[in-house]
Amino acid sequence: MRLSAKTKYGVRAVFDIAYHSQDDPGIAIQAKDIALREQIPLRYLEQIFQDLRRAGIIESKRGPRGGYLLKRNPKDLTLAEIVGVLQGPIQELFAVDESDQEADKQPTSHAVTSALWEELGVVLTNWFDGITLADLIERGNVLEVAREPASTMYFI
Amino acid sequence: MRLSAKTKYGVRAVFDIAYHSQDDPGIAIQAKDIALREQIPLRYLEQIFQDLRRAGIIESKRGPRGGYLLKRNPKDLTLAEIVGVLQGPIQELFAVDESDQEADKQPTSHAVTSALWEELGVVLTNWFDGITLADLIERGNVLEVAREPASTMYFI
DNA sequence: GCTATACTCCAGCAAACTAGTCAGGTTCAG
DNA sequence: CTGAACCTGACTAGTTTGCTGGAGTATAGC
Repeated sequence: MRLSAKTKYGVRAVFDIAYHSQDDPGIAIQAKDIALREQIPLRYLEQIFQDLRRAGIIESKRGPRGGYLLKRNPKDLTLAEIVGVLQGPIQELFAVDESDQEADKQPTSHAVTSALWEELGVVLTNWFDGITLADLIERGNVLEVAREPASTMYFI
Repeated sequence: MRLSAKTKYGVRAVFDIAYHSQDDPGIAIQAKDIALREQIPLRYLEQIFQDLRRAGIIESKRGPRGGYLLKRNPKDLTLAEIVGVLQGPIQELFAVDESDQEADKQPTSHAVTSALWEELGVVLTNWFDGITLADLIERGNVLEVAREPASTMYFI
């Protein structure tokens, strides 16, 4: 029961995209810049982005000036989704295997503990569901997290 | 972020001790019986009990008629402690490595996300702290979980 | 005391998972 | 058409997990 580096990276990376595109949601943020700002190994980050893209959380643009964009409004994107993609649905993390379950009619101690883990799953899911990317952006704004410029800028 | 088999085993095992000694807290419950009832590999269970014993959660009696006993009143024993012993303190599971932290004066995205994980740690810790063994025993009683006899009985 | 019983300590190990790395390919702006 | 940037899949070193086994120690009951 610990957050993997992958998940932490993923959340920070998505936050980074959202935070740096808050003025212009149409702009693509490049993996290279994110990797640099967030201290994430580039090649690993690309993998993470593939997972997130396939899950429909972000989209990508190829070629020069390409990069990644949020596919949805930050208000409608919850932590639960991001975490769910990166380490599997939260509920399942605590679920008891069916094989563990006894198909017994008699209640056993399994009945007590698996109810417990299920409740825990609900608590966690609710917590993760309750936090949107928009919330994180606001936290960033309140803390005045620096919005660093892209490494390659082409202002004309 | 998933519960290990060790933790699930451990919680069930401690519940088993508590549940089967609820009438007579002085009676020692044997690992063999617990392993049988709870479907836990005996040798693995013994290891788990060593961890719990060293942490002061249970105590052991050697020799014939030996076994394990709760060291404290079920009312004063929380899930947080058991889980804490078996997979490390709950807070730490989500904590961000110091090495990850930038000793920067400038707030970065790290500031946003590590605050987040810390809050999650608090939520979880509170949840686990709020459930005592006594609660579980009562759940067992309500569900009428069978209290199976020990494999070796010496009633005279 | 003796003996069987049950816990205790330590060691090893296969499978799964984690956190990457790498090579080569595809798309696209200019 | 060139190079920037994403895409795909395989590979791998290191760690963790979930056990299993052997040898030892304490103790209840005879």
